[in-house]
Amino acid sequence: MPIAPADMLCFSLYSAQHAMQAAYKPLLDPLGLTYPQYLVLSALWVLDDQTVGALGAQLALETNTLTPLLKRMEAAGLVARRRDKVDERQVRVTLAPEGEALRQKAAHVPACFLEATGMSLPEVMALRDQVKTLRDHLKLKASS
Amino acid sequence: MPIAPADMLCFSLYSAQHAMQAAYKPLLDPLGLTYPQYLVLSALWVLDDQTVGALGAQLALETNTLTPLLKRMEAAGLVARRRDKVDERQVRVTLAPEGEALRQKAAHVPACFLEATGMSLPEVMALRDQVKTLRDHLKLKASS
DNA sequence: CACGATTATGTCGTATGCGATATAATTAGG
DNA sequence: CCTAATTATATCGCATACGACATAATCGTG
Repeated sequence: MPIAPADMLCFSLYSAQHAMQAAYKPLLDPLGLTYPQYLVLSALWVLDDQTVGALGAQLALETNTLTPLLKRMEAAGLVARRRDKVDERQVRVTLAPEGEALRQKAAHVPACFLEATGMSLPEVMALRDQVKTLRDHLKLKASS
Repeated sequence: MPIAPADMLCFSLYSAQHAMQAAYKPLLDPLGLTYPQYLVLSALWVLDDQTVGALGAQLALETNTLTPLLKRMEAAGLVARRRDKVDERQVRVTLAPEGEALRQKAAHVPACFLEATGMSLPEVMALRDQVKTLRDHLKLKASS
């Protein structure tokens, strides 16, 4: 007997992720950002001047996704990309003025998203950790 | 102080969904299916002969996503698409022989995915319901 | 130091997703 | 019954994602 999508854990993740991006849209559209672009900036706001590979490791994205993404962000004046002087293979990504300015303009986003979840902060953190545990299990299986 | 992606609930969802699709890949590749195609077939295995709109409601996808998806599935011999005789606006989607045959060939997929989660069935169901609750909260905010 | 292996990024093709818009069929109101 | 509004799909453009492959720089070893 087949299982309906609505009853699957995978589909709850799939649809919740879509709903999450939809919830971010009214917050990010005024800033001219997409959700993945917001993630890249969030990573750079914590630690500026990272290589493409380091960003990919944090965001679990391959360079074939990141390179075009970063090029669009560079064209929008959000970040700068330049080759590392010491190791010319690496490309270092830094915040451009516009990306730096958005740090303030986006300061309200986390609280607004928390509000949209309809959950308390402890509940959100607990669910986050459960989902992270699931993710890490799934990744382990993929590598084995 | 900015929040790192790794600490965000949204990023745990985002990355867990990617990990989930990666975990499905070795299960679905041999069947020649993508994950969204598997969802469509799962819906049809429960109830055959549904309209594009009904599938979209179940899977939370717009017709601008579903129409090309269903056309690819039709080209692959998985489903058939025909206009409803009574209401010519609607397109009814039914299982084609190949899509019907995959019902058996994909019978092992749910158990294999459950195994990949590293969680027990009750744990999976509990997490599914928590994620569904979050999704429904986020959707409510979007519509209000 | 030469040279094959490794590493870091980039390109190309394909499949989603979605906003905005188009089109055809049905319904509703006067 | 006739036309405006609504409904159901479809098309177009753009931004992810990722597998497969390409390229350039660095490293390791004899």
